[in-house]
Amino acid sequence: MFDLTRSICVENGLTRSSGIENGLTRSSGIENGLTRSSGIENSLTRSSGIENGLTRSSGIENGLTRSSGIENGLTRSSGIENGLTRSSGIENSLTRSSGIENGPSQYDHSVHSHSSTTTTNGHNHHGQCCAVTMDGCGLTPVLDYTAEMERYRSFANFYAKTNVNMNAVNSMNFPQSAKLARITPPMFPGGRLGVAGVTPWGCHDNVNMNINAAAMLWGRKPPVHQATPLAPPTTHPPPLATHMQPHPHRTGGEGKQHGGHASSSQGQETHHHHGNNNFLSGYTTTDHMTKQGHTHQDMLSLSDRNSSCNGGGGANGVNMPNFPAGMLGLPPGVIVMAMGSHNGVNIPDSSHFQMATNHNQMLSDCHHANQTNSSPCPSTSPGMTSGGQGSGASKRKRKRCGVCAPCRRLINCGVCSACRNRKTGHQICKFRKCDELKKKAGSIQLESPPSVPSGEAFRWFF
DNA sequence: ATCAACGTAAGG
DNA sequence: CCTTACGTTGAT
Ligand SMILES: [Zn+2]
Ligand SMILES: [Zn+2]
Repeated sequence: MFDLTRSICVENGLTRSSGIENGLTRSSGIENGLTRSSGIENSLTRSSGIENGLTRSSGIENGLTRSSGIENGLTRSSGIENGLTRSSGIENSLTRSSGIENGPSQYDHSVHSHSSTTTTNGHNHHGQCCAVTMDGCGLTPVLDYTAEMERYRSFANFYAKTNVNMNAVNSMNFPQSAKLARITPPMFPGGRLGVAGVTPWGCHDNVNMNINAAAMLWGRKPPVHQATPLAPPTTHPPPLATHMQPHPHRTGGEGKQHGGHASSSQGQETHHHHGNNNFLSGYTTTDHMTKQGHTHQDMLSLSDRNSSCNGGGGANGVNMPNFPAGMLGLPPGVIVMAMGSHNGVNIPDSSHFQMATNHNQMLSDCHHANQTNSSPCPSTSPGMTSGGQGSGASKRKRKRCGVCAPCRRLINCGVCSACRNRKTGHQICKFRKCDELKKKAGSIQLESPPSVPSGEAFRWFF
């Protein structure tokens, strides 16, 4: 197992060895990012903005300008962030749509669609901590999260180091093609780099892959089941689905459930709080930090304090042994891999590249997130008040929908402005910023159809 | 348009 | 209390 993973890493190469830090560090803000969305809209002025996208092109340059090369590299070129970003309409479109595709979600978001407020929440937790491989997709790609991470990291390093002409690269390689390709932004380098369009996982097309994969890997349940018939029950329950269920508990109630107890259900629970989930963090053994911005090392929870997650086995790569799948809620076939630590990479701040784990609120965010339908939670809300959001309520809720692509994304890119600035910015990774929330802020926007899975959505499963 | 930072919801 | 992250503001 390791080998594979590793090897990959290696290939990517460059990477590891050195220093990372270069680049990534904070320097300036690069990315376009979703971030502020709201702010923008606010300002009436801006409103039109539209083309900005175009306009912004300059933005790109900015990128360069700004900081050091590295970022440039990552940022723009990589497109990673860009991808998501709202700024340009286009991308959004793509993005969105794709998000949707995630498909797996069968749930209808439609439902809550914009009800931003309400939305569902729930926790999702479930397996997370480790990299898992599974053959889902039917493609049987091995989803090795670890590998992914490695790649990602490598990628980052790559850019970081190469100050060089990213330009060339940028223009040449990934540009939008990636987007077009439907690759979701933070894609992992693979796409860009050599492998066109292939996700780390090996699946090609779907953006979903990213998300889903991630989701699956980490246990966020891909939305499934439930109401919507879409998902053919018969078939395959989405791989993970099994365990992952909706746990009523969380959702159920609504707001708080204090579910702690409930937890038992899945097993996983545990909560340690691990603060960040970054890719890197894992590796960097050293620094962990605790609060916003800082990381814990254990993102995988392998180490696990209390043990909840796994017994603590040290061994990484394997399936169950150390990791009781059950605990994680992993489906039988899944192979869990631990991430190797060490490796060298360090990123300055570990906060980058976090992965959302349950433990932390991070992704879990349980509260709001996920669950989709299953639970009732959705709307919930305390406040609700009249109409939820739209109308009167000036206050819309702050919850994220949990079903959109960004919401389903479990990993923090580690390079976007939000990630880099987590301590003070207190913002979620741009790539993970809920579309719904963005909309609100912005208000308008097209609204893609929230998500309903088109056929593609399911592709992943088959 | 974006970034960065702050204050503060919100879940635990 | 802690953590995560939303919404806002001000600067660029
Ligand atoms: Zn990020
Ligand atoms: Zn969302």
